[in-house]
Amino acid sequence: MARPRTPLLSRTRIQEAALALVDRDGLQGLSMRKLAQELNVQAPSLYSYYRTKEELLNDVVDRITANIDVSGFKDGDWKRGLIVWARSYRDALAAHPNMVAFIASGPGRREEALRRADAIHGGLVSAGWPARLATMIGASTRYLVVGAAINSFARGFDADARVYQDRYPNLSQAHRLPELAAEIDNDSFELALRAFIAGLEVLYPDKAGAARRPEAAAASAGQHAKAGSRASAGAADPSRAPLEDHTPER
Amino acid sequence: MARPRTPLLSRTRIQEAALALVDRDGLQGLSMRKLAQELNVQAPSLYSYYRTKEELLNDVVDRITANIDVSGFKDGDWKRGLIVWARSYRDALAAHPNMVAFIASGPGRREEALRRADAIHGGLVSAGWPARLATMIGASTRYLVVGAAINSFARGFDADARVYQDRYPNLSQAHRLPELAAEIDNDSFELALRAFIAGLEVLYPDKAGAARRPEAAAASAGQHAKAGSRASAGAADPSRAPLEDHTPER
DNA sequence: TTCCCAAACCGAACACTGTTAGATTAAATG
DNA sequence: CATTTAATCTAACAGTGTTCGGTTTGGGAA
Repeated sequence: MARPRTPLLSRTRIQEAALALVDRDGLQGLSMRKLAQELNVQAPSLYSYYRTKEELLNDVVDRITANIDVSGFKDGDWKRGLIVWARSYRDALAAHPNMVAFIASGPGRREEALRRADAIHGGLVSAGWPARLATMIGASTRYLVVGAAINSFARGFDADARVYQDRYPNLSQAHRLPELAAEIDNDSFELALRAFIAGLEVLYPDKAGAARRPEAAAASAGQHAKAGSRASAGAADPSRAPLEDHTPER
Repeated sequence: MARPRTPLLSRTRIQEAALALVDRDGLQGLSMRKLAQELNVQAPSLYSYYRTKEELLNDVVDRITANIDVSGFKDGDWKRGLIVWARSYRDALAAHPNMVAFIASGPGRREEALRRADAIHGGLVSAGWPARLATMIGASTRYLVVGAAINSFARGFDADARVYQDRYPNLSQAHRLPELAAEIDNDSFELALRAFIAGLEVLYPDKAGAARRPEAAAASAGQHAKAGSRASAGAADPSRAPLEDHTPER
């Protein structure tokens, strides 16, 4: 069999088969040969469409994250925008748990993700947040979503079973532990998201002006334990420095 | 060469060499043969000490996370405890960025991690938090730390360079972008941590009693966008249900 | 001291991986 | 109809984690 009248493959078909295989057999279960077999083809044929396995997986990630909803910032309602975005982001990852490890494993291609980041940043800025804080809020929210996805979906649900079992002794039916774990994971994510947003309102009651400093907030956060260990790239200790110190843009 | 007078290897020596190799060449750069070569030994010899590569890597993770500080909960100061824990956790991951991808890739062994989880849970409970909320707060904080570590260390710093560059146009020296990225990552983590804790205080002003419900807080978090998509294991929608609804223990 | 066993290492090999080179065939193009 | 080009193939390479069986030796028992 050589060149067929109509191509057997296409990037889309390959993506779909790859995602299905990962969903079924896990990330480790995806090999180019197994993927080719699923498509009734030999492995090297795939390399006419993708130069590398990683390039293919990045497209799969794009496909997964394509429907993330960043439309909630419309009427200047940054809280709703953030919540809608974070939830739909998490939902997208939850739909394909076996892909989470890859998503976390390195910088993928940008492009679509960059456009979303711009939408979020723009939404926050037009709601009154200074640019630098907007960047940080976007990053923080991403931390939350990705961290929650990893701890909830990437790890098997049974992993933390002992924790829940020890902690909730009157839950006698061990077979319901996965359900309980999923419920706790979900509630934890919601708690983290809501507390984070509520905290933003407390720390920055007058977010419109970047001049004022939230002294009380910084004080309530306490000091770092080991002084000096918090050194980062810059000269000053950023954990102590007020967040608005250096305003890189005007 | 066969059996030497004194063993050439030991689990500790293997762990150290493996970690050094990962730090130097990345997670992909660690193979059993290269590791053996670093130890002046042949690859199969390693299997006398570790039955699998994954088992070895799990021990390396244990080694990395061994010094995480959970001592901050001592005087019932849960805020300090949480901050000290989260920062030392993040510091531990930051010290070995190439290991973060593995840590995120699945459930490792427990044991030591479980003891730490118990310390944290105990610290929160003895500070007045109900057990279920304590579990959720611990999980949320872990989300933050792991998410921040992945977005900051696992992905290369240059990944988000375009974002920062576009966003801070007056930063003309492109070579300082990695420093700026590290600084923003650090500040974002600190912001997330402080906002989360401040938000907890707002959402649960009377954490000592688990009876009262934070209606205002739940309302301020807004509604979910797509109704029905938030379905989890349980029957009811947990994002709407107050967090204290089902109290699995009394 | 001698005997023996188990400890500690090694060589060879298996099944698998991502990927490349080059051949083959058919479709598309002039 | 001739030629190029596109789609697939076979064969192979270098590398992976891991297992099997063998070789030598150190340490405890007779």
